[in-house]
Amino acid sequence: MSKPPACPKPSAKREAILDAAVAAFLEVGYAATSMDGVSGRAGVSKATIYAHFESKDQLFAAVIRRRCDRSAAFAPPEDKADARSTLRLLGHRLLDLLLQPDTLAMYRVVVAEAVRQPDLAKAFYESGPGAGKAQIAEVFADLDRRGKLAVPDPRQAADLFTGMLRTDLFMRTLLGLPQPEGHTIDVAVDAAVETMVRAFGTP
Amino acid sequence: MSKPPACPKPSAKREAILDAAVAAFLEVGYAATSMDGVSGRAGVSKATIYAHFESKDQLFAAVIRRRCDRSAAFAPPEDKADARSTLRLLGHRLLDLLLQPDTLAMYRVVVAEAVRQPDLAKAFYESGPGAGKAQIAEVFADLDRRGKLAVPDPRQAADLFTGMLRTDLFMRTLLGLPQPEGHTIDVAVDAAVETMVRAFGTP
DNA sequence: GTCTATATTTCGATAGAC
DNA sequence: GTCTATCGAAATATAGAC
Repeated sequence: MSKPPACPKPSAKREAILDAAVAAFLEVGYAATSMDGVSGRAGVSKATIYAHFESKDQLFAAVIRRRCDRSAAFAPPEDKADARSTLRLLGHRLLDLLLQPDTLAMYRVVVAEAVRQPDLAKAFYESGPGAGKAQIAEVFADLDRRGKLAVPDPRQAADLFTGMLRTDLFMRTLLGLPQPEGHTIDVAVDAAVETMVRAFGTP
Repeated sequence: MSKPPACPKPSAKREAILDAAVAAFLEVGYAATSMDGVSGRAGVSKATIYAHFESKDQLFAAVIRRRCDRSAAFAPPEDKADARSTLRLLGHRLLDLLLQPDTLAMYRVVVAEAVRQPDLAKAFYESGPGAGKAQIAEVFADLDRRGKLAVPDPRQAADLFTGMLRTDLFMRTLLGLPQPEGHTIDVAVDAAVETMVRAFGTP
């Protein structure tokens, strides 16, 4: 006879609560989200929430962790093309992901609560930026092995490439500001790719 | 009908309130800061705060704007050295500034409230990242004029350079995570500088 | 302008019936 | 497990004396 699972018991109401909570937290942040609001959105009484989650903090933690677990490992390019096109595809996928409303909302709320809940900050980093960095580093390592680039430190290259993608465009979108004319995703990706190719290219 | 002054009138109590408020907001964020807490830190009654500021929102706005106005335009390098040492000095100053606790706290709180208060987000961007970008672009333009680098688009170069500085080290510090061994400011600056020099250097 | 004291609301969490 | 109803704390904002 197996022991009941310690953490996630599947339940219709429980799922409804989590769905409502993730929407609320990502939309208005931790503090501005009320348990009454969540109960309303979930079509459940507030007492039911407390039957499933110890406190607002614990509900928030469950929400963040669930999204961390599901954080889509964005597929790295598989095709064996040259450095320029490989990086272009990779950069496009990454920047598209970074600029998605849900990604930005997650980033905002985790950054805001990072000081108060260090465990969540760690979980977020490892499942998001950390995991992404490892995947990107693997792409650079592969380009190096195939002689398309000369990359002595793939993890550092991943850092540099990611940084060049997350620039003004990301900052402005994060802050909800209008985008300046011509500052598109394609332009940002091309600039980062060209810089990497020029700096690490094999002649 | 005397409304609280829109323009900042110098006053001892007013300054004390603003000092206490900036400390509280940057320390625990907007929502977790109470007017009681601010009044206590400022050594002032809560009613006095409301004599100077319409609401908590307005107090927050005054705090953010004051810090934006004072946002130190970090001095760009003046010496007419070669590209490598110029960028190293510039990068070091910028990354030092970005990693300061106050800078990170400001970033956290503005990002968290950006959706709710777009005006503040705009003011923050223009006085912080926006102003910095302009200064850095000017350094690249100067290096281009002097033939030390070949930079057709100085503002884009500023974006790329800044992005490469604000990488994993920044993210981990922002989230309050421990720094991995050997991932120091010097290493990050050197990597960014070398990449820029290789990509934009004149042979 | 500044204080003490208070009004009013909102929110997290719980009691008790079913 | 789920609900209705409510408690108690804490927060924003204000009234009125000085």
